[in-house]
Amino acid sequence: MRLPALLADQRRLRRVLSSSSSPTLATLTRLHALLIVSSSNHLLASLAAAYARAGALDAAESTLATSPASPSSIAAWNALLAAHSRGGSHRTALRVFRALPPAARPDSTTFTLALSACARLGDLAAAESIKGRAFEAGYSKDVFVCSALLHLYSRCGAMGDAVRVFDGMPRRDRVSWSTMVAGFVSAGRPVDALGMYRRMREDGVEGDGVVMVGVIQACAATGDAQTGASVHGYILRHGMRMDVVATTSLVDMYAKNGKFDVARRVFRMMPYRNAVSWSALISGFVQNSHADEALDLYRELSTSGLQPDSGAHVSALLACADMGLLKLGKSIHGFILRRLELHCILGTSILDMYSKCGSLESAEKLFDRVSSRDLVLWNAMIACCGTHGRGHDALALFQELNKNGINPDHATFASLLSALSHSGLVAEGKFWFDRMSKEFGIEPAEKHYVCIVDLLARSGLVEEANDLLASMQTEPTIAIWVALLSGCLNNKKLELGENIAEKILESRPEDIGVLALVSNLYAAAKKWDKVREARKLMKDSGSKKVPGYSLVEVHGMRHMFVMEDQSHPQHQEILKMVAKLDSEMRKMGYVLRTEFVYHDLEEGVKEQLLSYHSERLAIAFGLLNTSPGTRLVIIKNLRVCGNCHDAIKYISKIVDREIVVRDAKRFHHFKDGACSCRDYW
DNA sequence: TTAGGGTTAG
Repeated sequence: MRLPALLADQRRLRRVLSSSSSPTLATLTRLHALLIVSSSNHLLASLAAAYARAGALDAAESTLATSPASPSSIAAWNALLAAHSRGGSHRTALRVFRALPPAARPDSTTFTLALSACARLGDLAAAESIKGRAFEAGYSKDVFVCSALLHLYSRCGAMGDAVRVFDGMPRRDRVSWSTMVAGFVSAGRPVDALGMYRRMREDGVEGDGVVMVGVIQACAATGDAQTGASVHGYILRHGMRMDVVATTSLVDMYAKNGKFDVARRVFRMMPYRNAVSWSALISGFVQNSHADEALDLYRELSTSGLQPDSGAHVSALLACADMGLLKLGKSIHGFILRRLELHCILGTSILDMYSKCGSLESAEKLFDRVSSRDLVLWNAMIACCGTHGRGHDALALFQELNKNGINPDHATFASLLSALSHSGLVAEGKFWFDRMSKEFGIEPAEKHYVCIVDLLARSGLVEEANDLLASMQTEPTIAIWVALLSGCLNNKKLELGENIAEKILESRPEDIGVLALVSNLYAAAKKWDKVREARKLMKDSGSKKVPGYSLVEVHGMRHMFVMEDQSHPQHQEILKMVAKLDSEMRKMGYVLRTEFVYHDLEEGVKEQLLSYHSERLAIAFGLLNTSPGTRLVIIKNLRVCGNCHDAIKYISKIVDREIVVRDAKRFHHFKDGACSCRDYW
């Protein structure tokens, strides 16, 4: 295109700027020079809009700022705002909005874009004044402005305000409805989300892929697989277009609801998958205790040519943590360091993996390396200290957190109280339990009461714990009574224990673990008829007692042991090792504690039952297959019994090894005939 | 010519 010709023909110039084809940046720059000469405001505004669409935002802004504003220039300002929001520069968009010259009167589009920027930033305060201006300008019923407000309020957790705006809208379209559906989902109100969807259909509005994402997420959250499947059926019958995002939400819903076959099928049939689709499927497996399958999928993803994203790594790390796969967890950590930036979610997952795999040192090292720590990361480190029996360290971290000006939350106090409890720091525990509401405004919830009851009971203060529960505003929940009951059992406060057991039985619990505890209490009190009653309830509840198992990682491979399982190729050697250790322990003064068998059995049988618990088999196997001095890490799905706890102390001395046992609640570090925890329970 | 959507940490 020859420039003199353009200058000569203003109409042609206008045509270039308004055509749907996008002129190149070089063309725009040349036009700019010519327009300054011809000084047409209208054309300058069009040029600025074209700059914005071409991504030259600075040029767009300076063009607008240097030419006189007019009502017609607002379209160009809108183009600039839209370009900033497309690029995720919401702060800049707001700055531009605030700097609008008075002559350029904002319209519906301007307000919509500005409010949308506030929504993305979660900035309610900034939004309020924009909303005021929009309403003054007569846009209070505008469907776009209102939808932007709906989005704003639901992102800021103000669903009440969203509902008010929604109810006042004279006209709603699919976007307004879907914003409400998604809003209720993220507010943790999936039932309301499904109700919204129903109302939308009654209103005669057809859903699309985006609406269905909200509906599907709601089904995932309620755990209602049937509704989920019927929604899926509806989508198929209506031939609804489902892109990769919508289909991923289906995969996620089926996986979360434990419908693995369907999840896999939907996933395999996707014409196009991305890293998020993979992550959704993998996390579904992990969350349903299928760590093995999750890791298989993670390996498949790693060799598929797609780069695993942080979501996939996080799920894989969780799987490693579940099964105590330290070697694999470490290699994932290495992979992440080489390729990704270590943000807080990843950092927390890695820290948690090290903690749960028994490697307290690596967890600490990681915590020190993360420069910008968020509250979740702090909480994870405090929890890590707590489960590893480092109550003083947990308390020091908590105080450091306060010094850093970060506000602790309910999870911080749960971890702190639990840490103090396991380390026998009673005075500190009582102090912080008291301060959490008075100083930090956090009302103790069920988990905090469980911790404080446990803390008191561990120090023998069962009556004080009982008094505390009596002073509660609301009736203690079963979980809280259970904490007190186990305190009674461990302190041999059988009379009080029987009262509490009675209370628990009245509420007819179906939890097999709770019933087992009740039954054990009655057994300790030698109330055999009551034992029978509790056992009958256990049988009636239909749930099977979870069999105890122990895992040990040897040379990067995981081995599983179950009591009385004879299938292991080294079974005979393992039995010999257990017996050999047993006789050496006895020489050193170890006495079998048959009180941990809550069955009415002969002593000889009780001894047999106690000596071959799965953790003892796993330790024997570990000793046989690793070189002297190697640390052993055992993972047990249930609690370690008091007898094994005693025995492992002796074993650590006899074989001169550090033995780390992770049970259902915490870690035990055995070394030189002692354990890191004060008492086993 | 503007408003809505997927996974993941304590």
